[in-house]
Amino acid sequence: MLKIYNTLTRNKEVFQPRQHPKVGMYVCGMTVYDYCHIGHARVMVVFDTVARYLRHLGYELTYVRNVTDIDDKIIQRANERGEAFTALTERFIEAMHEDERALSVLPPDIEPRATQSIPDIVNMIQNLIAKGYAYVGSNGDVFYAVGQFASYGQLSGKNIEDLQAGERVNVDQAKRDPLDFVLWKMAKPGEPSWESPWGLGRPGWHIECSAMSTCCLGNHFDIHGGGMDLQFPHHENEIAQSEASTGETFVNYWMHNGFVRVNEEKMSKSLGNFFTVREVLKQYRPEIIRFFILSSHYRSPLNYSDEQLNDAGLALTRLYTALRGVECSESPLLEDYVKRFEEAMNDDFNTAVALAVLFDLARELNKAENKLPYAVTLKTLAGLLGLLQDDVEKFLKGSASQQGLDEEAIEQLISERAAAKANKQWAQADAIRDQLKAQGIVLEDVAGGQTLWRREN
RNA sequence: GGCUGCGUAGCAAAGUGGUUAUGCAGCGGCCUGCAAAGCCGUAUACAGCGGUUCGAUUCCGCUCGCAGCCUCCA
Repeated sequence: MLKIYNTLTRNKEVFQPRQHPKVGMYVCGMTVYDYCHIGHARVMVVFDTVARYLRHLGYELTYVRNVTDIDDKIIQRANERGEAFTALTERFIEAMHEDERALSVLPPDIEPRATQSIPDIVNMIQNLIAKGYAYVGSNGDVFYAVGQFASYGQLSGKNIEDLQAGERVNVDQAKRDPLDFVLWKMAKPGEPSWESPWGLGRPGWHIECSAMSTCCLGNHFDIHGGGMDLQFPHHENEIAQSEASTGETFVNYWMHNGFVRVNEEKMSKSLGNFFTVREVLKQYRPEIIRFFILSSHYRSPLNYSDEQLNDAGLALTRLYTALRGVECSESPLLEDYVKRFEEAMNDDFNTAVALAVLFDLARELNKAENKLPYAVTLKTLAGLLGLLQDDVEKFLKGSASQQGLDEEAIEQLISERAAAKANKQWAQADAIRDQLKAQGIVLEDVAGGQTLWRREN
């Protein structure tokens, strides 16, 4: 029985889809004006894992993850570079898809873009104005009247009085209330714009997600996810917009993943302390990054450091090593392990415990006479996490840099060593082994006189 | 200031009102020409102070420390 921690109630709740077995899940995706960093990778990997597991449980999932391809920062960045904003966003959407594929993140079923959803956005704003939840401000922008929405603040646990007391943003004079937020922003000369009943302009950030999610999944759907920082105000505003517009409950389960940190500080674009996925991929293989992300619970903070990535690489190597030399043909799964794995995942997607089950399985596999059922179970369960699907030899012999000795040279040295060993010239054999070791190649003499090799990460 | 959440062994990370998490590193052993890998054994914990309890790392309170949101951010 799957339980999900629901930010709305601050409790783990038994997951019950609205229309079993169908499940709708919407995740707030990227604003595409730069490369994805490891924080973005965490969102992609976490919700990819959620999606995989929901499907494993037999749910018919529709997974929607949007792309924000118009906003102030995109316009600014495109201007700085003297290019059309669409050229900028196309480039970074492609880069995002590359990163996604590298991390074994399966694409969402629908990937709507804000700029392709303008009619839906305009409709929703019109609806909100008609119902008295929105108004045109003195500068022509359209605003949402937060005071009209009675349960505002429920998701983030805030109340309007506290928010006003803590107000420290420059108050936009065009608003009736400082908490009101923009739904439609009038274009300045030269800015990208779309037709609307209020004139040429562009959508505010929050409204696009309300429009795209309800269009793709219906007014009321099951799961909405995103990073912790979106809880307020973004998701709070989404609820206010959607529920005011449709008159229905918006979302049943809200999921928020924790941050990636660097030196105990949130990794973010504004702090500038981020590592992009493609930078990190120069040093670590993609599966190691995925393992690193899944090694802690999705709601916990995740500290980024070389030491942690190195550990992840060693741990993953242990799992691949266990599978080495086992032909994975058909075999029934070992139910005990499947059960333990599912219990872990059913507990709010506890991937850390699920991985511990894989290590227990690996130990038994290493001991077992008949390795097949263990190997098949290990590979199958790991597959639900998007792990251990690479060819074993390819993983063990590969590296991030693809530099160093080529395989032919390594094999050559191994045969020279074998000859030395055959003549009991141990010093010479060991010298060759040390030479390879110095270049990151580890040898393993196995039963039967064969020598296997692998690259250290 | 308001609101969240966290503080577990050398490092990382789960979890639990009484019994082995797990990975890496350490120590002892087995295996090996020696290694590597693997296996077996083993040490090091639950921020501090009170309270509830037969018993608390686990529940409650306080203190200290850290992070996040309250502003664009995954």
